[in-house]
Amino acid sequence: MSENTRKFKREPAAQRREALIRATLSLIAEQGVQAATVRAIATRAEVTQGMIRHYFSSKEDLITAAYEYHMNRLTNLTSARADAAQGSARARLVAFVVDSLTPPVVDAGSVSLWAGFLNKVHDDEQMQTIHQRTYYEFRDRLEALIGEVQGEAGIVSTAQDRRLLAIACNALIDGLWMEGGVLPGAFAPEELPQIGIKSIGAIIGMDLAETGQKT
Amino acid sequence: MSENTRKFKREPAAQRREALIRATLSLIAEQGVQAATVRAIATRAEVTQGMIRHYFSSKEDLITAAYEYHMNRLTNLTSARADAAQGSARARLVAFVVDSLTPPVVDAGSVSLWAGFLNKVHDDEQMQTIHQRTYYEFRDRLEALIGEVQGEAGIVSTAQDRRLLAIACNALIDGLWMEGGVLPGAFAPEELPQIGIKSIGAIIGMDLAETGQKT
DNA sequence: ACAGTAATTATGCAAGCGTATAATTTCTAA
DNA sequence: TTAGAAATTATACGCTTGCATAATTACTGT
Repeated sequence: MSENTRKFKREPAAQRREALIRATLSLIAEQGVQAATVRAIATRAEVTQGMIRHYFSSKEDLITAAYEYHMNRLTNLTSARADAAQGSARARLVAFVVDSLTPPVVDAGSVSLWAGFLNKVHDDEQMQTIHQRTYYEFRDRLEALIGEVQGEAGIVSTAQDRRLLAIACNALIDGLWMEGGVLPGAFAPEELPQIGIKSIGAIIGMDLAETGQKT
Repeated sequence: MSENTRKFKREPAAQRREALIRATLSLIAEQGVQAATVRAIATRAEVTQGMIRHYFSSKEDLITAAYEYHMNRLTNLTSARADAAQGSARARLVAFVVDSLTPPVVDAGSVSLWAGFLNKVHDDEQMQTIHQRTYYEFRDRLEALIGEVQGEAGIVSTAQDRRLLAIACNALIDGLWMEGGVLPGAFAPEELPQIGIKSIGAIIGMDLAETGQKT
């Protein structure tokens, strides 16, 4: 009963950092960057505002860390099943596309985050680096998968061909992802992945929709 | 010489409103939403800050007006040539796509603006309306063009078919537009429209690239 | 058991924010 | 020519912001 009056608890540094990052992300996702004030973040993380300066050198530093955290999460969500890699290249490509166009990747908060950060990417060099890295990681993954699928089907293509196909497929996925997040009511649940699979098949000249899954 | 000491000049209301809107847009495009403060906007428009409240009921009202102004400009830029409508439906579709994927539509500031506004769209009902209207205008225009091109080629399709094709083509254009704006150095000048034309041709099952223009 | 150290809270500050209102200046109609 | 109305500037107020610093609290090694 003597512990009843304890005023706070010491948490591991990594845990506190993550709590602050998650609070930041949820605030930006729900109400935009301007709502992510030092005080609002601290309140949501259930600490006082001094903690932000204690674990991050500035608010901007926290924002950058949150951006990286978010982008890494997106990367993991989209490539986890494709990396598992038990089936054919085609099945892996389909999994990659479907995961990119299904919740939780397709999500209003996720798009909101992306847009909110984009402004800061313009100025901040560190965030620009993160942005480019994430973009190329995604596109290169896509390019590799396309190459494997083509190889599997006996199609020969040049590196330049595959680069252009990857740019197009990447754009298509990004566009569908964005629109699904911004206008959630505008699409039926399975519509986005279906459109994605069909269109990417058309772009790379193969039918990806035929047997892959039972939808 | 007596006029040398004149301290300000009265301008037509419409002109002042536009000057304030343009100042707002350039600030958001260059430095993000948070840089668009009342004082910064007034300074850039070369007036004092009181003018904002004089011509708009609040800063938020100005922001909304600026958003509408920007979106209308984008709509005009993308559909002006396609509306001129002198050639075949195919030529008009190609013009529509090319204009959407070429400066000044493809532009870092333009994407920055779009992203900056997206956060406010979430809360503000009025901005949500503008956003939806712009999106559907663009997609419906695309859907109509696709229908005409198909008709021209003797292809029959259902309304549902055309809707799905329009969603896919819209996403592709949006994605390429976004990436071209955010990573200007990542693409050669003519690359984006070329990829767009080729991919949209693949999606709707026609070769759009053959004779249209001499690129 | 307890002293030292690091984590956490508490408090304060200067700057910038949006907005309201008062004081000027310009233009126009008679 | 001049009075009045509208446009524009000038000033000020209350609030929030990010950050710094001081005051507490909790944990750890010995």
